Amino acid sequence: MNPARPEFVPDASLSRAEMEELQWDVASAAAFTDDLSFDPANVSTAQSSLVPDEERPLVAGVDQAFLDDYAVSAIVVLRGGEVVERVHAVTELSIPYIPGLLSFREGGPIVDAFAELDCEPDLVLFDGSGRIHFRQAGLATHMGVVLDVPAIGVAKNLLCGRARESVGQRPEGWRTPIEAADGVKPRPTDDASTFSDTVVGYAYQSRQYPNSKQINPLYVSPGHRVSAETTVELVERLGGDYKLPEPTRLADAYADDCKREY
DNA sequence: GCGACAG
DNA sequence: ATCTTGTCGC
Repeated sequence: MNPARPEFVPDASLSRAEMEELQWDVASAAAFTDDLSFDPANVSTAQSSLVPDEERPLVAGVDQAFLDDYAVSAIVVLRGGEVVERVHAVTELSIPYIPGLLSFREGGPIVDAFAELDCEPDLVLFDGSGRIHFRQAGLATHMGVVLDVPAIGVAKNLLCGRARESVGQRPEGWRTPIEAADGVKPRPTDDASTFSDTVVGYAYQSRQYPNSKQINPLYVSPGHRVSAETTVELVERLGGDYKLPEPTRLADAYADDCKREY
């Protein structure tokens, strides 16, 4: 699978100001409304289903592991609970991690991995933010727009924005909206006067153990071609026995495996 | 100027 | 993200 929008492929040689400028263009090209090829109700990680295969979407999880100046980017594609394709790429890194510019560090390597992928996923989960980003152009948004594929951002920490309710001691399945507040800036096309109330994602308590240490929620947000509400629904449906959704967890494990083998 | 900040 | 054993709890 190759970029549908080559002009937006993250270029690590740009200046910081140019990177931020490109992010505004990416954000303007992004759609934070549902434009999916499948019915979210047909999504699950169950091995068997009454739903015919043609109606069960291919869902990809993307994650990376690092070794010195190299990134190992892994992609695992699932149909229900079955792995249908798995690829990885090793790429030399060129820029350090800078909050807000993560996609310029990790985006190139991720595009390299997608070039190895034969199938075309109907949905891709990325490890990081989507619309929950200063310029509404987090990793999931940037990659979603570049590949023009429905994309979701799954982060373990909140980059910016504000949870409507406090996020401690919550039961499994609980969620609360993340509002733009004063951290997520409006695009030129957004209504600046009401934008701070915009729901740019959700905090979602995917797991909780009764008598054990408190588990932090996930922070999920639309990357491209999916709404905030559908984003949480999909992450919920893709959940398994662990904190991270299955596609992401499997990509995480696969990236680690590839790293050990160099 | 100060604080905050995905992976 | 990464460096890393044992250990507390179900």
